Amino acid sequence: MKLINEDSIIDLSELYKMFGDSTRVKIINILIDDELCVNEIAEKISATQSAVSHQLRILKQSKLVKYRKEGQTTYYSIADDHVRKIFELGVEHIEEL
Amino acid sequence: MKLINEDSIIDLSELYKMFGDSTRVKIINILIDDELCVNEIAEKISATQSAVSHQLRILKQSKLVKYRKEGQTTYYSIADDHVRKIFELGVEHIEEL
DNA sequence: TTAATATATGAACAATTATTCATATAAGGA
DNA sequence: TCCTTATATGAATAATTGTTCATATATTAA
Repeated sequence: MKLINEDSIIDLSELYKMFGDSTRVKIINILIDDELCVNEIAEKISATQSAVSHQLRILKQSKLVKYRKEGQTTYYSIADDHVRKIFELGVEHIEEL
Repeated sequence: MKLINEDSIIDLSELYKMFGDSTRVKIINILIDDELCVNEIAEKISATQSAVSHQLRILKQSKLVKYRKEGQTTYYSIADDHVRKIFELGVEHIEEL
């Protein structure tokens, strides 16, 4: 394993920071194999629409989720399998502690 | 992929929170295949002894690093391969963005 | 025992980040 | 057009977290 450079360190910590908040993890968790709209997400994780929308914006900026607009509704889903892998590896780790 | 429960969500976000700070990522990065003492770590990542010690305590509590005392010196190293895997998977992800 | 070295830690402060509240925007239906 | 529904967003606040500074603890050497 070779060491990584300073910029990559920042990028890496920014990436993991996305998974480091329980609201975002809840969102990622229910999006793992579903495409849901904002209100559905808010309802399922018992958070306000506003809080969810703010966090989705952050997840979107970090390219962990993608979205699709259909009329008034915005559907969000996991951006790619890398996100699923990182999530699942974390789940495995905590199960072994 | 099955959904995980509330407690695991908290554990998972706590785990990833550990990787969500650049000082901690720097520490993990240089410990990936080395065992180093506190002062060496501080010097290599250009941080104060105190800041490093505080972060090592947090990493230790989360079981991401382990340590070994030898006289006045405390040597820290990565706790297990899970930590390396999570780190490396993150590196792969950012390289593909 | 005194000094030096290595590490740990408590408290204060600084910085960052998440949530709430109010409101804006935008689309669809009456 | 007016009302409703869905989402987004700015500003303020609340909460969390990282660093610094001073100092404590512990080990070794003189």
